[in-house]
Amino acid sequence: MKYEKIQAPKGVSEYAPPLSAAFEWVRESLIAPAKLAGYQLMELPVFEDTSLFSRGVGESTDVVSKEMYTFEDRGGRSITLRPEGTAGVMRAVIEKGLDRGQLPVKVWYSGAFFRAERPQAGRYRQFYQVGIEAIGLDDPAIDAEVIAIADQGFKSLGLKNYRLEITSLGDAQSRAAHRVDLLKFISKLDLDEATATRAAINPLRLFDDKRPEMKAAMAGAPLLLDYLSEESAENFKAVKGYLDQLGIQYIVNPRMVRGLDYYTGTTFEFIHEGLGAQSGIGGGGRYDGLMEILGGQALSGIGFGLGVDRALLAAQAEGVLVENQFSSDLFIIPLGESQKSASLTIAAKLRGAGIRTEIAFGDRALKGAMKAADKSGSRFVIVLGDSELASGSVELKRMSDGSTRSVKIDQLQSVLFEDI
RNA sequence: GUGGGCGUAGCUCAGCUGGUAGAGCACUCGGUUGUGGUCCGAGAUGUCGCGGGUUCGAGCCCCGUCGCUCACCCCA
Repeated sequence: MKYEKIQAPKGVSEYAPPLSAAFEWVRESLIAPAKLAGYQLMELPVFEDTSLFSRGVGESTDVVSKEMYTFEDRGGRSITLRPEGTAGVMRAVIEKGLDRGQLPVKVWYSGAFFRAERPQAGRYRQFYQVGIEAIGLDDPAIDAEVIAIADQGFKSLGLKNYRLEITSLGDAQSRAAHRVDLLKFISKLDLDEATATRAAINPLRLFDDKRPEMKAAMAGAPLLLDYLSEESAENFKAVKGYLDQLGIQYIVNPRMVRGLDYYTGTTFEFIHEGLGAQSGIGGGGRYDGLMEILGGQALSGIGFGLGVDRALLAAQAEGVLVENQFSSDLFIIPLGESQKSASLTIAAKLRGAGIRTEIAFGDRALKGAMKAADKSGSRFVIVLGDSELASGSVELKRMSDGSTRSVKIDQLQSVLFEDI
């Protein structure tokens, strides 16, 4: 009876050895600067009540209107696999009452996110992001810090060929003023139905249209950056000043539109050339009304999400991935049943002392076991046979030069410590 | 959702104008007793993505379908 193979669902990103080590390195490197800055872990469910995203992320976004994995659970509730991280963090902060404590609330997260799109290079249906949120503080300095933390993450991977684009979406007053003129401008355009619908919900979204005819049509559109209130303009200027001071290069892109509706004020994107069509490796911004519309206090926040999969692709494209494969310190080759049993005890003890130890299982011939030891990259090998068990000492072989020395089994630990 | 490219061994691929499958790498074993890397030898592994059609005969041609991939849209 032959069974059919079962494949992974379409478009998921997954990492098996040896690439998984690189993935882990990228993920941990990206979030390390946030931990150093006092952000604490928020571990959240991957599924949420659907209305969290429809209300929080925005009905006009593609993410909500056509890319969500939504299903009904056994209790008849509408559930959605999280397409992004911020809304879930807000929900949890409100639910746990963290916003009632000391502000800002500074948290980080890491995990899988889901969007039902056609897969493509760097775009998956299940993908990985790390992110941070700083909630409850309106200060351009924290905007700059959040951007700097993201930038530091990418820099720590050794990435160079990326750029940071920033803009400001202003406060409610700025957007209202701009919206009037923008709608006036748009009303003169000849839009197809889908675009008109999107424009009606969020006219800014038209700046996001990549079609040449739309780009041309929008070329003369009024820019939000020119409508910033005095306060918003001051804020944006301050953010830029802090970034200058930190030596972080950026490009002001007044036409930038984020894919999620909740952004206000400072917004930013990190873009890497060399990934193919999907060039965004991270982005984020401030969100003034989000917490309130999710039923919490009217606190502002700022955060980012960084694409782990894309950062890994970027690191590969730039050739900065470090070889990071596991290799053990000691490889034990037992030659019989009682030796195998003894090697389990020896290995357990050594591992308890932090020495990376592997055992050649499977009763292979010695030559084959030595080959396996060699390929594993282990630094030392011992062969455990009758005479070794009887005498209590083994020949400790250093694989790099083939040299051996006689060592008592109960002294392996201290000898290996000196040599590692 | 729309379009292009591609599906042959674990991997990378070859396979002529149709004549019922191959290489390299990897893997296992061996090259006299219990010591790796090199070398030599041997071996295992494929419903040629799947279904149908044309044909005496299909990996190759035709249709369909599924999958992968790249791009559009959009985004991390």
